[in-house]
Amino acid sequence: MKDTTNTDRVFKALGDPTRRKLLDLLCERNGQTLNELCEHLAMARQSATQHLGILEAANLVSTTKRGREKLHFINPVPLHEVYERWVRKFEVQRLSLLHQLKTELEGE
Amino acid sequence: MKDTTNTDRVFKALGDPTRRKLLDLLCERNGQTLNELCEHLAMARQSATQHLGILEAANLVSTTKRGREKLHFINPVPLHEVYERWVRKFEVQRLSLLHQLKTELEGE
DNA sequence: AGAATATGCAGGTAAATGCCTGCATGTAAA
DNA sequence: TTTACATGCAGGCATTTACCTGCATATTCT
Repeated sequence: MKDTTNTDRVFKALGDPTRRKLLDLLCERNGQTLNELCEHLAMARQSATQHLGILEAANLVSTTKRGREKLHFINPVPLHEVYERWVRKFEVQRLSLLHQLKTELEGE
Repeated sequence: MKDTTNTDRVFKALGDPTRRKLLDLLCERNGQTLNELCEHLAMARQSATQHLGILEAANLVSTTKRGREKLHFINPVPLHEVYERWVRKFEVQRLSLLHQLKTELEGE
């Protein structure tokens, strides 16, 4: 395995629709068990486990055991960091484009 | 090929570090040619072309031809949409966590 | 026109990815 | 304690991915 940065892991994790769905499910109700999450996915439990493992490696999900069950909790911090450190700077471009468009429209 | 949504394509495109670097490069200076972009990557020109194709398919980059050159421009709109429609809702979680932490600290 | 430059297009390949099945383990309920 | 349930672990397999090389095309410069 290559040495991957945190940012790398987060973006990689978000690159899969199943994993985004898992985050969506946890956003609706936090602390769900593996089985509960599986009910909403069209795949084997073991596959879901792998996806959750990737989310956990990216620090987007953390877990605890309660008896024989495993509870999953969402961690929004890495998402926020990625936004702050990476996505935000493209906002500058976007706003300048909007400004440009606006002044062009006014010139007509 | 499967039917992929726009959101899908954007996240998939962002999942690769080379493609994020390309966006970074275009953010620094918009409208660069293929060759200019290649100079900053450690791979064959043809590989970079493929990455740019994926960014274009995700509508994150648009291009024009100027003579024999191809100019690449960044399009920040899809990034903003993804943020608004997807990332933002996790902010609610994050802020509530912060609030929770704050009140717990105050209780000590 | 001929040479140099910028890019396009088409396979080919090793590794990563996403999914599966089968079986093992640990915990709770009867 | 036996049985059912929730999850863990390992290996296999088809597809996708990210890279490559080789050659074709189009534009500019001499």
